[in-house]
Amino acid sequence: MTHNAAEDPPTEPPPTRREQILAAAAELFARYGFHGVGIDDIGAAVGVSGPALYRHFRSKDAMLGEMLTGISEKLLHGGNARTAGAGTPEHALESLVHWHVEFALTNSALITVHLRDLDSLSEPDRHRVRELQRRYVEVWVRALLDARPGLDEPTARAATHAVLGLINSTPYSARLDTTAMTTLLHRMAMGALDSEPTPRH
Amino acid sequence: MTHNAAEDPPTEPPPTRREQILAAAAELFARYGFHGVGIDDIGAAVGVSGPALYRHFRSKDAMLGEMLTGISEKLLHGGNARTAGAGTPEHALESLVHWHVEFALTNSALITVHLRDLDSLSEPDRHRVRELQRRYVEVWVRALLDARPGLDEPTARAATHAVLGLINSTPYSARLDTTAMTTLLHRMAMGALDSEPTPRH
DNA sequence: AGAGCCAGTTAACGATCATTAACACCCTTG
DNA sequence: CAAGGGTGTTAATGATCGTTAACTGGCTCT
Repeated sequence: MTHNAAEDPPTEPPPTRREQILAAAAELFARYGFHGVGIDDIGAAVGVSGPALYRHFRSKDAMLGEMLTGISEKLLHGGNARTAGAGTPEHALESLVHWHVEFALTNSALITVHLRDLDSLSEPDRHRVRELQRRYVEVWVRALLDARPGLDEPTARAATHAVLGLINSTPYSARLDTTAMTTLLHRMAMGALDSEPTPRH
Repeated sequence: MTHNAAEDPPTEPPPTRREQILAAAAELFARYGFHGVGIDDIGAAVGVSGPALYRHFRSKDAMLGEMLTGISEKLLHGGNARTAGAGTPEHALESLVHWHVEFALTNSALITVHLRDLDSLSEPDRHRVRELQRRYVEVWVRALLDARPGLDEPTARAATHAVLGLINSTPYSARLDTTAMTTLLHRMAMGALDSEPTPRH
């Protein structure tokens, strides 16, 4: 084990080179799109130039793959954890909203890339990511059906996509300060979900 | 004047070649991204191959430019028309929501490209599009401030982006039939907007 | 001290791709 | 019928860019 400072909890080891590269690449991909960014640009962003990246990644596509499977897994696991620990269905839904809002505000570059460059993935990676996405949406749909009994499933699915779209809009938004933005998005998301009519019996 | 069928109103002349190309290119750009689509792909999609497109457009970037300035102008003019003709502020807001929902459902490919490939534009086109976008958001912000007096402007701006994000999520959504989707999105959008608290006096 | 891996470097290769050149064919218009 | 513009075609050009090759220096471990 390393001679870490004693006060650091074992989480947050110093960011490894791969992580630096992925973070820089995420920012660039978010701004210019996967195909709009060269390997040299990514290298320059971390202070090395060009093909040095191949010491850390098999290919440029592998970077995107790792980036998007990483974010998808984090989203899914976070969503599972939040709903598992919730008491009432209503509280589970609120937890999901809070989780996604927090995540989107903290990782807006990744959100952008995830929405934008999914189709630039290699086929196996794309299927993996889509499967994780599907399961994350499934968590939302189940929570929503629990909290709004009588809502039919296709509508719940469409409503989920809409709420995620609302929350994922943060990258395009001239940002308020983080806490104001958090409460605004939370309130709007819940308002959108509350607006669904109780079905015609 | 052409020998049109007498029953056709003068709107909707047969789609010109440029329009066919732009429509096909929009679909392809939406699916694969601007840089992910070749000039040959676009040609193949309209039944000609490759460089024939240069008889109709100065460059590939010019296609994207025309596509995005076109959609931005349509959005802005539609928004202006809807708010100008509305009686109450509340009705203006509903009109805007209805307009954008209808537009997004009818032109989901253009919405996708607009969100995704804005930064692939040439600089003059990009500025033009951003200016149009800015003005469209301005229409929303003014309508929102009118309908929700006491709301501060930065919050109104952020709320606008969030609602547009909600509505623009349709391309990612497994679609319900159009009328169900329309009412769902309309209701959720209004619910999100209603959720804002009356400011603490 | 020396062997060897880790992480860089620059230069070359090969593919892809937007754009242009050169040429062919209607379809009108005079 | 001749001329010409509008619309295609295929082949060549030139730039960009991901990837690999060949080579170098430092750190660690014995």
